Amino acid sequence: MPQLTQDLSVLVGAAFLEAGVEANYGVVQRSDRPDLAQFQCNGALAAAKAAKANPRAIAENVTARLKEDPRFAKVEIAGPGFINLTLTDQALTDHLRTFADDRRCGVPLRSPGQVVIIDFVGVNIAKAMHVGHLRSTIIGDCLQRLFRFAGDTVYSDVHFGDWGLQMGQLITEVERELPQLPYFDPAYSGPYPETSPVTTDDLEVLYPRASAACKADADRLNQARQATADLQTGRPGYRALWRHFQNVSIETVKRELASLGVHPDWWKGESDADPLVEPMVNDLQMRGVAVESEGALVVPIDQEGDKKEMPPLIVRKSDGGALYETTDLATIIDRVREVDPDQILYVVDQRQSDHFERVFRASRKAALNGKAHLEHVAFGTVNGTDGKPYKTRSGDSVKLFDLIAQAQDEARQRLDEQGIAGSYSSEERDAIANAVGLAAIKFADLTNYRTTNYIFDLVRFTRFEGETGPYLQYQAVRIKSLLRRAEEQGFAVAPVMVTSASERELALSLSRLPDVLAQAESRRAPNVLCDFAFELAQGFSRFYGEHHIMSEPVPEARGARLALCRMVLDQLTLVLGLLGITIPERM
RNA sequence: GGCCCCGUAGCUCAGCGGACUAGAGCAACUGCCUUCUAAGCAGUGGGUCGCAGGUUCGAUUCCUGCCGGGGUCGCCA
Repeated sequence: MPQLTQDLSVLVGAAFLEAGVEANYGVVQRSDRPDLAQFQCNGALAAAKAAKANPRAIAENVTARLKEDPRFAKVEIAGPGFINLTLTDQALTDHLRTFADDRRCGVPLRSPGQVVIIDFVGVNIAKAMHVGHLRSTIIGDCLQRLFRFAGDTVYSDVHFGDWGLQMGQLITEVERELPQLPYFDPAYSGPYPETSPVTTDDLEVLYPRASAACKADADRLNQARQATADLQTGRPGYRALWRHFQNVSIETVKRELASLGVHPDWWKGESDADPLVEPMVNDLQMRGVAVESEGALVVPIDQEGDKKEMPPLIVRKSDGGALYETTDLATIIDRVREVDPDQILYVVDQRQSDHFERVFRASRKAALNGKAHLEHVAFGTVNGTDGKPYKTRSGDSVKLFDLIAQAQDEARQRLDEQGIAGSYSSEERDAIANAVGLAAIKFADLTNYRTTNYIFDLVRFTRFEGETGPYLQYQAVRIKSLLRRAEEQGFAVAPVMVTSASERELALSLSRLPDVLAQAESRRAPNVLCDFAFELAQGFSRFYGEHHIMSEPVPEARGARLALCRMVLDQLTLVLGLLGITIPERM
């Protein structure tokens, strides 16, 4: 399936070549000035710079040839040497028809695909999921959908935080609360209870308490460290208790992710890398990659030309324990062995950029990552309307469950106000409200560029006007409804056609999809998809207002418009799907 | 203090070497529902793109400095 800009680039490139200039100057892009043209090529300027020639003269030469091509309605030179191109409606129509019925909406499938691992969610076993996990989860989810659609084999891993100091903190905290439990008796050898002594709710209370206590009291911190080390070296009671922590957490997180519509492939965690740590450490030591330093075993990672200090990566603490940089390193070995990935993307908070830089350097130095490109896909923090990290009024972090519930309640209320789904069954109304609430949250998050620290304002997100998830759902639903009606009337779809301004605009948007996906992928930027979805939806709305389709008497014209509607719906469904947003049948 | 990120309309954010009279949404104002869902559409007003230099034919976009905000800086994650 030809991509329009690529197609045009080839065409213009050939014209450049004929004009005696390298063809790769002929790169064509969408016009920055839609009022002047549909497409532009800036190559004449660059070529002139290189050849110390007059850009307008080069442009004249190129355009002379292009003007002979009947597909162009307009070929002009503007300003210092921009080449402006506008296609005829016929050319646009022809192009649209090449992918009107394509299941992939004209997007080529990458073949062979790559193997990509996406490390996301990153929830800590000791904590409930809160707003902080939202971004990693939905950005990571969007990326996994994006790469899969492109043709890659994707493995997404929630990568639980289940092996560090917080485990020791929890263990010692439980011990203080319930010292009579057998887990703490070193002499106990029998089987440990099968049911967990704590629930997720308990953990949510215990962890902050333990964490605060350790911060305030060095002794407590040392106890926690000791417990962590004991856990890691295999103390049976601790392992048994830790299993319970793990099980109750996974259960809860599974439910939460499912309610977000997110389905990871792997439910691994830091602890899964544990068996690989010792062999890795020995290997690194043997190869001289790791060396002793201040009682710990470290991999020096500083390089010449470093602008900042690069402390060595610690593969074994002086107390023998493992840090998360150790398990992150070992996890790379695990992943290379399991699936030999081409890329590993870590969708993790921006603040950990130093950490990843360190792990990546160590990995490369020790040649652990095989052929895999390692990349930290960083994102900014979620703030409240006061600009500080988003908290409840009482100062607690907001639980993801509550957040989703709030948005969905808001959606339900909105439905009531509009009296819109009044005749639907309560099940359908609930399903719609849930989908709309989720769309509000996801779109609001994803529409910001990744690294932006954005302000979370649920009131604004659930307003459902303007550039929001619900608006996009609404537009898609209108198209569905329209197509349903047309079918009921027996109106047939006919070959798509471009004749009016709003159709032209829509056609240009539809032709952009391959470029949009490519850009979203290369920048790992879901907001590119959001922008595009909004452009499509708004373009459709304009078209919808300009043409009353059902009352169009000429069957060809009516059918062509129905075809255009279907193309818009297909792309909207695809792009919203990549964003993890579902479209109800009606709303 | 070193390093990293950010400072664009009243608010929330796009754009990050090109056509600049800088875009969108919200908020304000004006129109448009007896025909396909008005959660919509059309339109008006609103900005010295933090400040000062530099590179360039051309800078919101690149470089330097400064101011303001945030983050981060071996045995936490």
